[in-house]
Amino acid sequence: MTTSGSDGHRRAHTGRRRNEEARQAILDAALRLLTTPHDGGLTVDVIAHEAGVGKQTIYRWWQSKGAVLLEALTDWSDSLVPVPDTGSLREDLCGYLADTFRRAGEPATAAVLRTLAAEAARDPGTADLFRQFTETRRDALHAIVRRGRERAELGPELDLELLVDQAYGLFWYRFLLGHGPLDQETAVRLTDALIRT
Amino acid sequence: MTTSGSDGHRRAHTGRRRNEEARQAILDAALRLLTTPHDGGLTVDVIAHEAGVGKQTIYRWWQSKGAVLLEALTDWSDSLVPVPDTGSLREDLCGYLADTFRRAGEPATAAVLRTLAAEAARDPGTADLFRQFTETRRDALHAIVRRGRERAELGPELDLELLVDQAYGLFWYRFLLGHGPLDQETAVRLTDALIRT
Amino acid sequence: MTTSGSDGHRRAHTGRRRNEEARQAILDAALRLLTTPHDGGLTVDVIAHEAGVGKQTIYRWWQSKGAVLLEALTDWSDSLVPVPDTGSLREDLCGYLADTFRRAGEPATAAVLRTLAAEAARDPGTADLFRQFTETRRDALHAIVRRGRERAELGPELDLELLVDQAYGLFWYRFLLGHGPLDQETAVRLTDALIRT
Amino acid sequence: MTTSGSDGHRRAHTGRRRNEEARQAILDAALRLLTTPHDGGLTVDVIAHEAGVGKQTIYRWWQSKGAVLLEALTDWSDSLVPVPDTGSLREDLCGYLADTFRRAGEPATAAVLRTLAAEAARDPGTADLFRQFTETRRDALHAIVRRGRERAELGPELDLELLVDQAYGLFWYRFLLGHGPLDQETAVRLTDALIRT
DNA sequence: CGGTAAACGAGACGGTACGTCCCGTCTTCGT
DNA sequence: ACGAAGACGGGACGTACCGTCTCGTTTACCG
Repeated sequence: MTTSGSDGHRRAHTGRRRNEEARQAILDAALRLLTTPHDGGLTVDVIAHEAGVGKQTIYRWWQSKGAVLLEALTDWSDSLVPVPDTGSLREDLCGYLADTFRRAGEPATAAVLRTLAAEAARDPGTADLFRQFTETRRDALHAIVRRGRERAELGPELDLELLVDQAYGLFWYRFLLGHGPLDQETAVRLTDALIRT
Repeated sequence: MTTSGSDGHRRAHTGRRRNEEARQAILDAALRLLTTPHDGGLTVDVIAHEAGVGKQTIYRWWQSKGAVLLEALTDWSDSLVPVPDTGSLREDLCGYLADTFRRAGEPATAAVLRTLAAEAARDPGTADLFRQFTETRRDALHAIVRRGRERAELGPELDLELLVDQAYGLFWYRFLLGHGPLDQETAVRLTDALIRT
Repeated sequence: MTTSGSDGHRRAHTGRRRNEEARQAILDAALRLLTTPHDGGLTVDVIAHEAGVGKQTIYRWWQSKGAVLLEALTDWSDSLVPVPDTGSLREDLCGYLADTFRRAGEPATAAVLRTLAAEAARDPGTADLFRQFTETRRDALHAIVRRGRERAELGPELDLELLVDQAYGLFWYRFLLGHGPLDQETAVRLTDALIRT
Repeated sequence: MTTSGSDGHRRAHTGRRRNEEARQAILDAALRLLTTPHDGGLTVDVIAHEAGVGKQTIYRWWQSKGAVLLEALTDWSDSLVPVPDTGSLREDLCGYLADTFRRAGEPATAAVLRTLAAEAARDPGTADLFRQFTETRRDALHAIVRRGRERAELGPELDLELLVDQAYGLFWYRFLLGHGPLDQETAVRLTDALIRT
């Protein structure tokens, strides 16, 4: 069996140094398995096999299955939702939220996020890594509102952390439970509710 | 071995109808094991044994371990955070949130909620039950703000669902990730942010 | 659900006296399940269901599953191989053996005997009942050779029990292991070997 | 917990190849449990634990519990009853039978054989293995009588297979049913009956 | 003739063992 | 030395039957 990834060529060993190709193959396989609605469980054996890699090669470099998944996801998310800077807080905020909601609506992305949350909730040692993942996103949002306040579009009395968490909290809450919409109109209304003065 | 629960009396069969005592014993055992910082894993065998019940009796009525835990928790949560009615929206809302935050800060409750989320995230068939659980809580909060609007303490243009989700979203978001406080001051600030006019 | 046997009519209760129809339905079902190459295991639930009977009705009258099977089989075997009496030992013996072998060659009968042996070997409490079953057969054969000796066709020094067990031992041994034939010629040769003088 | 066998040293892994030590530990444990009058049932968990082995390691190499037991027994039986060669058919035959009967009379051996027969009768896929087991024994007996015929101690008209099956058939028949003796005198009488001319 | 006792169909129950699944570790062998 | 491969110890899972128990119903027997 080969990598079963895109090309299928046999990876060469690289002697005693870490094989970067193997690392990448593992992360790719993990992401691929997160994305596709795989039938069976997302097991380590499956990741290893899909990556054309021995299980030990995974455990040599990551502490647990969750760690692999999260590294795969963090890499991936960085190229996802860019931080806008239009000069208007309302526009930046609304754009960012709308963008986030839209991405989460795409089936592939949704599957990834959902699996991510599931694995993080289960594995206690993975919680930290999940925290890191969400933190990068929160930071992005935080940058937007901070910029807005610097332009005096927000009163100084506002708790920005609270505001950010209201936004991201609502996002995850609705995303995971699915009881309410996450559409463009919601982005607008949420923006209004957050920066209403 | 008997029920190992409080009394230890032998449960009588109830013939061909479901044995309500057994059902209750299972849910009690599940909750007891969730609450107490048990040493080993929270396995089905342990639940069955703790309840003085055959494993099949669990699987006869619930689809999976998670389903049992969730039913146990749903029952339990209903008697947890009462819905206040002081006549003032701000007071009701702030009180409810403060109460919720405080309960979630207690180690026993925290453990329960965390396990709940983990099991729900994993088991696909359990998502519904988790939804029901959160819905009951959301309904409670919704009743509070709806009452407030009826008293004209909130403008009619406000999206109450959005407001509720901002609150509960922030709660779960911070609760699960633990990156921000869920103390009494947060309850106050959140109340302000939500009903600021 | 009805008896799922031949007719499918609903059996009427007979009040406080034993319901002979139920008894017969159970034995019939047991024999039917022994005979047909049933897919799943031959469980008590299946017998009860096939007989259109509650499980308790089985356990009320029989000690175990094996007991039911054996009673079914004993009833059935009595009408199987008659004991011949031609006046000639050789003819009686050879005829009886040939008959026995022939019946055991029929698929339906073979299935029954094989299942019987399997159940008896497993269930320790059933061993006695299996012994009874074989004893009735052994008695029949014993009667034949005893009659022969009374006619002085066998020397008085012969151990008749040993002789009978050589015959039935060979039968079961070959029947269960299937390594040697149990045909008519074998019946002849065995007869010769047993009463050779 | 370690092997709980004789020494108790920790077995080393053997990498990707089958671990012969583990195989042997399993067979040893199985035989030990068959031999000793163990209290509880002879379960797979107990075998695994006694062998210091994961259950999956058993199921990786054997199809069922019965298969393990039978392999254990086949290995063991080969070193059991030696084939005598005194130059006299009567003496060889009688000696071999007496030996066989005596061994079967020992409680440990009896337990093993009985369990063997029971498991073989139940598990259909195990029948073959049981056949092999009995065949090795039958071959031994067959060699004895063949040698006797070569020395003209038996007439050429005799069906040796039949003769062997009369002997082993009687043995198993009496052994399993227990209705007749399997003592030294029986060995003598059976010998007489088989090679009487 | 009405009350009681027993047998019935049904099926839930406590319990034991099964065979499967997956984790994370360990060791070999090829490169 | 590193990587592919996969066997290993361990432990939880969900299933299959066993034999027991109780229900509510139906019928025969007895007062």
